[in-house]
Amino acid sequence: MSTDYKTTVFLPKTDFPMKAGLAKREPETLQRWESDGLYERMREAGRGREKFILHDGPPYANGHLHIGHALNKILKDVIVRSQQMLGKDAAFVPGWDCHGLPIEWKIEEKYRAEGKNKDEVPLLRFRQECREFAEKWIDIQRGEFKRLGAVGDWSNPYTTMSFAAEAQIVRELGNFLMDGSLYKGAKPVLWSIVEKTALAEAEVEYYDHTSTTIFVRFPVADAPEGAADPVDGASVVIWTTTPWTIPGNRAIAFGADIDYVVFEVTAVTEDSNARVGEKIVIAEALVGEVTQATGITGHEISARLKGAELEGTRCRHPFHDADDYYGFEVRLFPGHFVNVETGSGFVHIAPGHGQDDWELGIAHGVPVPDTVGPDGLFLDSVGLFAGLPVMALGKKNKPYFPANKAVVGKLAEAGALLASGKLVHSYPHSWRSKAPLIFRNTPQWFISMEKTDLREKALKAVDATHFVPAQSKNRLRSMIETRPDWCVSRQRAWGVPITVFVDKKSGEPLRDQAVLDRIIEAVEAEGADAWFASDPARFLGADRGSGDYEQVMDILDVWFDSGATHAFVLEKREDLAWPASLYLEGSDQHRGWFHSSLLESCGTRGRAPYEAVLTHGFVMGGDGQKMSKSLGNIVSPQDVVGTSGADILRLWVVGSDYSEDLRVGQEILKQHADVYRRLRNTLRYLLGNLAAFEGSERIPFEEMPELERWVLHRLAEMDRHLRKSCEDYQFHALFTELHSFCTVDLSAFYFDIRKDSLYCDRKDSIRRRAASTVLDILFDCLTAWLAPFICFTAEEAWLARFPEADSVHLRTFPEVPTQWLNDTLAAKWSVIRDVRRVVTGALEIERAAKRIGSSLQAAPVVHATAEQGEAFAGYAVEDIADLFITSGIRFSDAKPPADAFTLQEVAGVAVVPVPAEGTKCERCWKVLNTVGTDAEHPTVCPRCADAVRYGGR
RNA sequence: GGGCUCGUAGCUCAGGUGGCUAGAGCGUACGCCUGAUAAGCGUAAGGUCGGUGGUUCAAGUCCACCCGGGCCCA
Repeated sequence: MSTDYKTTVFLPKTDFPMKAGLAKREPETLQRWESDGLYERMREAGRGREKFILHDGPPYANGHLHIGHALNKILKDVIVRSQQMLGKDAAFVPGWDCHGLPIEWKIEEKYRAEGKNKDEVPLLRFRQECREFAEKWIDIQRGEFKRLGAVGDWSNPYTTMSFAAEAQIVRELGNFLMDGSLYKGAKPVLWSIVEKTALAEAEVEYYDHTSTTIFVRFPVADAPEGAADPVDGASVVIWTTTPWTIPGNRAIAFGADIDYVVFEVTAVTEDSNARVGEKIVIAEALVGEVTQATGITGHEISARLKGAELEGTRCRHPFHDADDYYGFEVRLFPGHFVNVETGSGFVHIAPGHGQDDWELGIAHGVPVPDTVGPDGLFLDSVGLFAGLPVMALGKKNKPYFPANKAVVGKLAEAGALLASGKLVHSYPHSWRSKAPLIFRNTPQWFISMEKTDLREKALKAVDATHFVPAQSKNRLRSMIETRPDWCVSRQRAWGVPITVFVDKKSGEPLRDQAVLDRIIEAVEAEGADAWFASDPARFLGADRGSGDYEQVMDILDVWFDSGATHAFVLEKREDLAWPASLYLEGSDQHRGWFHSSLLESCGTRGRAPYEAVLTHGFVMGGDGQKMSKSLGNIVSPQDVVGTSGADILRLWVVGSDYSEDLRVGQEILKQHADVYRRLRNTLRYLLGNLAAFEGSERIPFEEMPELERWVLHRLAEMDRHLRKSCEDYQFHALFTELHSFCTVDLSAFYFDIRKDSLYCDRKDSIRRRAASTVLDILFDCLTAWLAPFICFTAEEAWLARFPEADSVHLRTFPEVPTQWLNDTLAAKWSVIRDVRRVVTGALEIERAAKRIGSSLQAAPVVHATAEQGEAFAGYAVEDIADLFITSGIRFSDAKPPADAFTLQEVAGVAVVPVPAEGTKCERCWKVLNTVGTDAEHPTVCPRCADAVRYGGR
């Protein structure tokens, strides 16, 4: 008649399933949060607390989210949630970037598919379609973002295309207009002669093209002062693939570190343009190439010099003597883009015909000449070539460059041509007409970096900003230091217009606040369309004649839009504040949003719109390569969420080091799913053991065994680390520690040891009640600590225990008594765990030899030093055996036998495994001599007999 | 080509100012338990610290160059 003691054991009991089923469960949780108004309730909970404002950088409303979006928004969400739980009021207002080329492009594409040209569509209708396109994608992306678990005011997001935003953008630009930093200038852009329009880089296709190459002499007019100069009387030789740009030449670039030579020509081939006796300057590395191309068969090097020594040299334009137009001097400047791969080691600089050229020219005060009109003809002012087409369409519409032939001819005439040839290379073409493009100087609007000391203000603002990680400060700083004036105009349709009138007589922009105010008022009411739809008189007012002004039809660089979000979001919304506590984006935004927001805000408000900037790296495939279809390493957030769940993706985010590029792939996701299971099971175990726990069973700290106090000590350490990590936005180390706390400290140590007590002790025993109390505290802490990370699972666990309670996300991190922190205790328990490790090791040998299975079959003898023994002083033998999960334990002062088990890492401890004597208790499975001493329950130990009699279910 | 940046076990990460046989967790293999069970416990194997050269008594840690990634420019 054996009793089934299993029914008397307090086994864990819970409905919280081991298998999460997140893909199905998460959407249900989201629905409940939404219907309960969780975000609004979080705002109520935070009312009056210190504000923490993470200002959302707007994603572009175009296409489904990719994994980079997911990383960004999850990271933001983790920060927002953790700040809220740290006791702040962390509102989050998501936003979208709506204007700009990619959307415009999509709409254009649609028209092209219908066989229509964009220009045939009325502007306002075209803009309306762009707006609707953006709206559609905002809705789709909103759903995808919400699915990741991101909390925020999703019903009232901001967009850059709302009328209020457009009006504020106009107002902001107005500030730059009024203070004089907005000016009309010029800059080379890629230009299609066929379509008579500027093209954006995205509209350019590169094909092979055969160019005419030329080597041209630029005679040195004036060598730098000082020693008898080696370049005196020589010619600097340039090489170019665009002869037609020679009339636009205004300077020459050299490489400061490149080695150059001056040589005298001593022999030439019959058909060579080179002359015996002339002196030539080129890069030493290219002597072979140049002499071959120019037919120079003999030369004598007369000097060698570094590029830097050429600084200050002045040349004459090859057409200097042919036409007065070319009377200017051509100076030499260092250019970082010069190389010795091909050519002569000198690059001819035509500031109106190239980006590098323009920047170098601007940097050295070289004027940027207008040489070619919109129709591709040389302007009348250009000497020798006035009216000549740069490019034209020949037979069968085949494009060719008449100007090249003309220029080469004139160069030969002027005696400046050293050689010419052909080169097939990749060259930009229009995506539409497929015709080759040229760089052409065009009028553009700029915001000056200097007129109102914008550069200096921005640099100061960078210094005053906290950067995470710290290195990113340098990156932004050096960009601001070297950037040219901000070109804010685009010859486009979908955006906020540059709401400026230009005085036809003076060419100056009209600076009149009253006019501006009328424009702003109209945009506020009707959107930016008002600028295009209205008669200019509406804005100019009665006292100005519309005939005297030209209305600018360019639109604003979209970076100006998003750079102004701080003005129309942070400043305008009650729930937010200016400046933001934090901007958080990928590292590409040093050039983008961080940059434009800084300039916009410094220009209008004199400081950065943020206190701190956090940058994260880019997401790579599992192989560390950029994700691409051809590599087959793309991971989409929709797939991960749909199969594994958002919490897995969130765990990946906090488990990765965002300060560098991060990787994601199937193996990595599987690893995080494993981590997730461990965390989930920890919560499940707590729930199971707390199912019958009542508050009245709780016992005070002072009455707890040291093991419990040690757990609380660890908890206090974790709490300290958690708060610090959240304040510093450093999650991945915290994540590692949380995980190893659950694994190493709880599951493998504390839970394993206390299983016996929780399952078998009398319900009212101090030891069991203390353990339950600690489990209760652990549950309280872990659900809160994990809530910012795995927001769905934390909620599920929390509500599994307290179905009537408020959401876990309305809590703050629990206060942890400093009393729990006890380093002396921790040191002592470190010794105990060391000894335990040796015992465990000794038992493993026994297990391998099949002498034991369960550790409860052993009662080892431990030989330890006096110091180590000290750690166990004051403990009952049974309690120590509990720590080792053995049925007995004996400490011995005797010298350990030679074959005792030892571990190298734990000096002084030797363990002799001894089988436990006695009978296995049918209830607690310990092997004890005392089993059988209780007449009523002869197959169990006295502790169990007592527990069974007491009952307590 | 230029600026910034990264490269430690299969994976995610630790390794202040150079100093013992380079650590952790996960995964893997093997074993145990069968009262957390598609769970729990334990043990073990796994690293030319991207490569080469240099500085030094001593380098994953400092320097140079190279290779391979990444972001931004050109």
